[in-house]
Amino acid sequence: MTDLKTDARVQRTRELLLDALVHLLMERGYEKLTIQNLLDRARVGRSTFYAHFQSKDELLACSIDRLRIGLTAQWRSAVHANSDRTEPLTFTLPFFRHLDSHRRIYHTTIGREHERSVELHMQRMLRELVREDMAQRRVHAPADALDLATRYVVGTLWAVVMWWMDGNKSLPPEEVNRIFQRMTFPGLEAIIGAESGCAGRL
Amino acid sequence: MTDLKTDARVQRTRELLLDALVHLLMERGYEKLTIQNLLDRARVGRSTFYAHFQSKDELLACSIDRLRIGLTAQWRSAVHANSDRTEPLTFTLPFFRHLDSHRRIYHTTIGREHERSVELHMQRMLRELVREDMAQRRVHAPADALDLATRYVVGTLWAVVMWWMDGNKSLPPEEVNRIFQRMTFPGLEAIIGAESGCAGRL
Amino acid sequence: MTDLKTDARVQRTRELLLDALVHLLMERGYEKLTIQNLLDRARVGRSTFYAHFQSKDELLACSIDRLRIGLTAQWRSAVHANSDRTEPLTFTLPFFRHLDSHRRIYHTTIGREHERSVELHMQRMLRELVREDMAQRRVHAPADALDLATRYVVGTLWAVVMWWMDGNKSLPPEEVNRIFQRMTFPGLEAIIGAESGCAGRL
Amino acid sequence: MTDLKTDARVQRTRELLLDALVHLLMERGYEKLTIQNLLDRARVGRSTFYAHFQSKDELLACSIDRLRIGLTAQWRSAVHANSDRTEPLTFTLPFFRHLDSHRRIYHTTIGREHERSVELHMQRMLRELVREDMAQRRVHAPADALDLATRYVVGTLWAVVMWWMDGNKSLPPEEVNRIFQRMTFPGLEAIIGAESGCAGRL
DNA sequence: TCCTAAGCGAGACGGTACGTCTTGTCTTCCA
DNA sequence: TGGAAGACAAGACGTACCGTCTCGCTTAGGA
Repeated sequence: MTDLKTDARVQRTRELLLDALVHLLMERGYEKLTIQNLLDRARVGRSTFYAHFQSKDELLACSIDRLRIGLTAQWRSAVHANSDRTEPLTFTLPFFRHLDSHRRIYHTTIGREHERSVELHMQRMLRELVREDMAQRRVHAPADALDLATRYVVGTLWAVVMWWMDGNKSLPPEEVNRIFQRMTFPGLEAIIGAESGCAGRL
Repeated sequence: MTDLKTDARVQRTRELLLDALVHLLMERGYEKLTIQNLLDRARVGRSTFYAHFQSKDELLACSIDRLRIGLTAQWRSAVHANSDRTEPLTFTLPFFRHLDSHRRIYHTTIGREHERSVELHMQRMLRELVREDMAQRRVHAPADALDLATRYVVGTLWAVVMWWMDGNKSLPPEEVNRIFQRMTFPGLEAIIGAESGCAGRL
Repeated sequence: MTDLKTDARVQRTRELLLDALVHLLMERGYEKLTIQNLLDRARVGRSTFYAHFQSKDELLACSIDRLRIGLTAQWRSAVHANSDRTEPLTFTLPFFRHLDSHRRIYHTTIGREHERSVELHMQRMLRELVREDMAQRRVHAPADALDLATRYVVGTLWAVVMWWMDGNKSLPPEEVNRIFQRMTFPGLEAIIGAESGCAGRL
Repeated sequence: MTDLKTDARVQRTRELLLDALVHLLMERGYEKLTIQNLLDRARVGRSTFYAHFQSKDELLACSIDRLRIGLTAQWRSAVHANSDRTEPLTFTLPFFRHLDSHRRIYHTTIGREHERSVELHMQRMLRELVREDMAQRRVHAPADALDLATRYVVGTLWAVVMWWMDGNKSLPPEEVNRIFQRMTFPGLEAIIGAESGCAGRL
């Protein structure tokens, strides 16, 4: 991959491809998605694609990174508006809302048998968000405990997501978020004692 | 696929392929594994493979099903020996022990970037075990709550597994099991109120 | 390329591809010919092609080798029938006849600007035939002189072919062969003194 | 392609490209030569190349045309100096001399398996020179005979070139020229009766 | 002197063919 | 007669060039 300059054309091509990805995710899911499909949809040449992205996977990663940026922005403003800055995992509500308003995409890419990549990338993103959240709230605990806590939160969050998305349950995001928090916080406290201050008693 | 008799040869061929799978999982992981690799290793013809299994994936499913049967057996005997039959999730200790004694396999197939299939099948298996456990302990709760609880337990369990396997942590299975239980039970109670009897107050 | 057994199917596939080549040579010439075109015409899979031939070029080489075998057969029987076994270059008449009866092919592949491969392979074949002819007639001369003589004959022969094929001249093969011999023999004698016995006075 | 003015820069760019061609012919041969290679070597932009030449092939043609002009000049002066203006094919000696002093180039571009383009263009050039020679010496013969004679001379000449260049034979150009003439003239006479005046008895 | 148009480099782009790879089917042979 | 061997069609992949194109920069010649 040559290092493309930040040309206007370059940005445009990237957008075309990212848009094409989103549409095709809905239509065919990720794994069945051919690079040729992307090219046809985005009206872009094969070599152009590989000049921008090393693989289909990198394109997906890029797409999910945008989501992460968006969520982070919403999260920041939410924290800002809120007087109580200590509430943990503020990003989950925007996240549930995002899922709710993009059900069409996630219906073809999450929880499906041969559709693992989207899950993979989303979980990676969630892990980052959790880590960031803990860092911001200055949670003090051994690295090991923090690591476990992070995995625990993402595991729980994902369990809720799968449950929510499965069978088209029509709960509102706020309600789901409440459920998530009620089931997650006690375990989280058991790991890092986030709220009680007695960190790290595994 | 012709319906194979339960011939001695038939069993032998299946064993050859399952063994080949296990060895190759260690060497190359699952996704990079070619059917041709399996054929070469098991010294079996291509059509023979397809006579026994529809796909690489079915072979893996079959292999993991064997594990499930083994775990269930250990679990049953453990419950039998134990007077207190109400303790939940008894199968997790045998499960952690299994992981501990097969680290070589799981190091190439779990938590790795492009290795999701083994995870996927193991999680499916774990989900079944959890459901079975709840059924045996006659946990009463709405189907919805049970479903969420199941996913929650597996999500948590998997978080612990990833954490344990990552970085070659040398904790003994018993200790890991204790950690798992301490962090899981409160949240579980929040969902189905397993221990307190007030089930299903989401 | 896997080493294909001499299966009946294998032979059939080779025939299909060789036939497809001949037809497409007429339609599109060699250089413009895509491997995909061959596959479509022969109704053969891509990997199958590469299992049999390393490249388009090897397929052509194979095709021309068949021609060589055919010419050699005719040539042998001609020499056999003929009492005068010392006449040189007996294979040229069958060669001119072959060209005459396959004008359609050679019109798109010989003397054309961007069509060099067929020429290349035919000249290589002719070089072999000339060498064989000299060996059979036990022409004695230094290796160097023999080499020059061979190149001279092929160069001359090819000049005649180009001249004959160019502009659809309708001379019969026998006449062309006579012209070729009349212009070639003196120079040939100058090189190796074929007829006069005083070989090699360059 | 815009019609470039005869600017100083324009000439310079053409020179750069022609020089790059010659160097790269020695290093990589013609067919393996990429346009990108030329651009890199000549330090010229892609679009600039296409502003000057339609293709790699046209660049080669241009390069060989320069050679033709050079040979023609030498040839003219040779004929001028020589009292006997009727000697045929006076240009061959300068030609052989040129080859001798540029062996490095021709070693990678002549007689090589997949290197036909240089041969092709040189033969076209030689054909022109032969035609010119005949025209100047006012050889009278039917167009058809002249055409055949031309092809014959070039074919023969090329056979000698290949033989000479092959295996690094160290004969001096003058000697090679003599060999060429001795083997070519009889056949030539057979076609157009150049020396005997009885032209065109095919 | 300034201005303006052409030559030019850089390189993004669409397009096409390539040779490789893997899958699942199908045929043939052999024990 | 059923399993082994392996040829096969299908088709996606990532790579390599090509010829076109759109940018700005520079540079020489006319105003």
